[in-house]
Amino acid sequence: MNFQIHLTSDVPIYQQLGQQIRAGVARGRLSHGQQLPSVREMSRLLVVNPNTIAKAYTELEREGVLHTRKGVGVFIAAPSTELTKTARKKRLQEKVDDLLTEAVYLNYPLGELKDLIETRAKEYVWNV
Amino acid sequence: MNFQIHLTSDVPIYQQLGQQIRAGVARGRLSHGQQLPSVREMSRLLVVNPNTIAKAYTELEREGVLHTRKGVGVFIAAPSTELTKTARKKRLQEKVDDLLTEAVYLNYPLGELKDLIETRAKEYVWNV
Amino acid sequence: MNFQIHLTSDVPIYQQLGQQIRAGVARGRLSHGQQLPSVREMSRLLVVNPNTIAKAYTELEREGVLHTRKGVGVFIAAPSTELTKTARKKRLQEKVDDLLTEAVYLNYPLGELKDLIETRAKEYVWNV
Amino acid sequence: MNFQIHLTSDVPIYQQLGQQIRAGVARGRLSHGQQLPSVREMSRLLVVNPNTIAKAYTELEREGVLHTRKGVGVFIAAPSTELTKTARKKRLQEKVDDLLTEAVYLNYPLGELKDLIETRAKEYVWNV
DNA sequence: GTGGTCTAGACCACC
DNA sequence: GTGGTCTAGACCACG
Repeated sequence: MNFQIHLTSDVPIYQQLGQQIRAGVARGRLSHGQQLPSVREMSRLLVVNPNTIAKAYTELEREGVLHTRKGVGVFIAAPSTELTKTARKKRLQEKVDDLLTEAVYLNYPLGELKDLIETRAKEYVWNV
Repeated sequence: MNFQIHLTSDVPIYQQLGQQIRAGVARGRLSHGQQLPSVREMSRLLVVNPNTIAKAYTELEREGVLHTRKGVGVFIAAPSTELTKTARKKRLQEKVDDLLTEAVYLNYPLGELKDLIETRAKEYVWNV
Repeated sequence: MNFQIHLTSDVPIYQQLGQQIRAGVARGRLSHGQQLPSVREMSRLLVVNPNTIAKAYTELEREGVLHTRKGVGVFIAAPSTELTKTARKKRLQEKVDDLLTEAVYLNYPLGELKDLIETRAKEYVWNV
Repeated sequence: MNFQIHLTSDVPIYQQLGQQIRAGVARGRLSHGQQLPSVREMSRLLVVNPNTIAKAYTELEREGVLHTRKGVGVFIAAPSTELTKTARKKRLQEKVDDLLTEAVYLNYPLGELKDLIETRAKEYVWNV
């Protein structure tokens, strides 16, 4: 799997990497037991400070997405118990509200917003 | 209208307030010409330093959401959209992608996401 | 490029700095990708509180003139115009009226004013 | 002569009035010896706090544009010695540079800027 | 009373 | 090292 970092983005590098690994797991491109590049290796691949890679890995390990075996390497962890439907809905609703606020503020018609979502959704892999 | 600040959140206070005011306008709870609590009053209400309130107000003023009159107070500005269609679409697409990534990660079906958007959209005031 | 602050001026320090950076970009003395002195360094150079420098930088960042990368520094952003033609014309017309009022008040002939504009315009980099 | 105050403008009221009186003098609509409405009268006409009117008058008196005769009223003063050509040019150049910076930044063609100036200039009365 | 500017200094996030 | 956030408190401009 390929990872891409945008240095100009205002999203911190370690979060970009974390998000891409999470997305990879969610889309089935990274699966349980698969090994990730080591901190140093990933650092060379992305041309990013090793500390930054380590920070991303640490965060993902804390979340239960990754599992580090000392002296061996970094691996994708077993899928954890999922959030309840209600919890997931609540988390999404915040982002939905944020999107709608921006759309109204920009005077962007709801119909066109739906079209935009429809179009972009094709870029994603929906398992459900 | 009520405002609420979560001091534990990692979203800066001034952005929390800004987002709540923007959302209030988008939902029609705050409308053109209406006066907001003064910097000092809002500072007392939220138990936050006046400078922090001023920072939120200044940002919204630059965005065209608010209008301040020195020595008088702060008011909701008349709506206006000076951005080109392309710029507005670009700005929304970022938020759409953000939303879709989260939905995929949470294994939330696209159909249900659309329903959620449909439902929430009724809370907002669409001029177009 | 040199920056100079007049403490006696009634124009706020952060606006003086902002205007000088904008002018530097418009005249091609500062160009895309170039790094500016850090907040602390500029603070030492101009003998001004770091917060005041940060305020200038933040404003320019929101305008799209600068781009800041946390932990790295502040850079001149890629040029972009997201405003509609109408909005841009409106913004310029205000400044034109301001100029004409002053010229009339000073009894400065329109012909000579045009000459002055013509001459000064050569200092700027026109992409269109 | 009529005076008009825009309460929504970000230019202070006392400056708006001052500017209009100066412009009136520059355009010959107000001339030496002519009486202006008293502070109280002007306050009623413009629906503005008397202190604000007084502040405008005081500033104009300091500049030598007005002359107050206690218990009698406020009058347009005799035309003062004018600034030298060089001084006037220097003052205008600042505004010209400001305008050009904004035009370049907005990617507004020089030709169209000149057209805009030409068009707006017709609204003004040039004595020279 | 209102908002705006500036300073001083603390603490955090990022690389 | 970099920039970002927040507080505290002073002083000014405006009506």
